[in-house]
Amino acid sequence: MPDTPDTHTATGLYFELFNEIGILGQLSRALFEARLPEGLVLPHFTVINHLIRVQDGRTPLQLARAFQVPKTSMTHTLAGLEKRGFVTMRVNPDDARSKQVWLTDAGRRFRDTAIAGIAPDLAGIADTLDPAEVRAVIDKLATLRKRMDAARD
Amino acid sequence: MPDTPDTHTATGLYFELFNEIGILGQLSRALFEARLPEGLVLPHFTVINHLIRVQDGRTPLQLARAFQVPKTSMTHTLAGLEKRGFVTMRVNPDDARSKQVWLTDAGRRFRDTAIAGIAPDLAGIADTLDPAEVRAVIDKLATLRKRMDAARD
DNA sequence: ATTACTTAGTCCGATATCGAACCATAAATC
DNA sequence: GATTTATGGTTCGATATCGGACTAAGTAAT
Repeated sequence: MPDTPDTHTATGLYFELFNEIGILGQLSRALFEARLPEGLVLPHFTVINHLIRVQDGRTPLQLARAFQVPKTSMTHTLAGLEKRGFVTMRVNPDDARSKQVWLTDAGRRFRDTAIAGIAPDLAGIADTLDPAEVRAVIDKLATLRKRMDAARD
Repeated sequence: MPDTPDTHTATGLYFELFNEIGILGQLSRALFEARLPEGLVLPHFTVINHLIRVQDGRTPLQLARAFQVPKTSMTHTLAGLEKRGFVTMRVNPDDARSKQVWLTDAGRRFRDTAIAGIAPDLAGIADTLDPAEVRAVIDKLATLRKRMDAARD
């Protein structure tokens, strides 16, 4: 039995996959945060970016689910964004328990400059895999993500 | 311009990839931590697991690099493991600045029971992608990881 | 309409995470 | 071999993260 672990069993494979995912998550986090202004952290950017991709006006809970973080964490992240004037929160007219998160102009500008700052780094590694491969990996990961999401009950 | 973002540019693809990785990292973290004993968190398990896969006796810095976390974070994680008696740390005989991390029997038992506890969850999703696909994804991610690791100077 | 029950969000206390500064030892330069 | 310079780890202070308990508002059941 060599130093290779149980990479032959199905679960062993997933262990390895999640390990790789964890390390890459760590690397990308460091990469992004190095370019973000002092005091801002990856989730801040990610949330803003999401609000642009998918319309803003999302509720905090929707955002928490989108990123699979506890809602308390999202409260905290949104508080940081609001303090910096990147988003404003208004009560949801359809449901008084709920709120809606709206981007401000400053928030949009922040996103643009952040992307401009990070793009060069990404460009530097963008030739590692060819686009079709990246596309394929994304799709497979998305399939797995949806499955796990559903299995979470 | 539909709701699709710049998924056509190379950097846009990587944005999407890292986003997917972040969410999956979050999901797997939650999955694992739900099965770990109170007070233990994913990095605790991951470090122990790593020490088994690759021999123990690693130095804290080697571990920090393996997972791409700051060394201060690793200090903290190792302190937690030591407090629980899962590892012991001795000075590196070859370099007095350095230490070596050794697994205890309790540490090995912890790993075994943790794996036993988590395996069923993994088994439940292990049919999402067929093993060959998982293998391929791991390899592509590993390629990217190595590249980013190297680019980190 | 009153009484469960559920859902959205926050507050709180306990870690976890991380950058900056620091100490000790090692390696490199002169 | 004394003086830089680099390396391995810890300490410290500031946030981030998260589970548990709570409040307020909606929904369902009667």
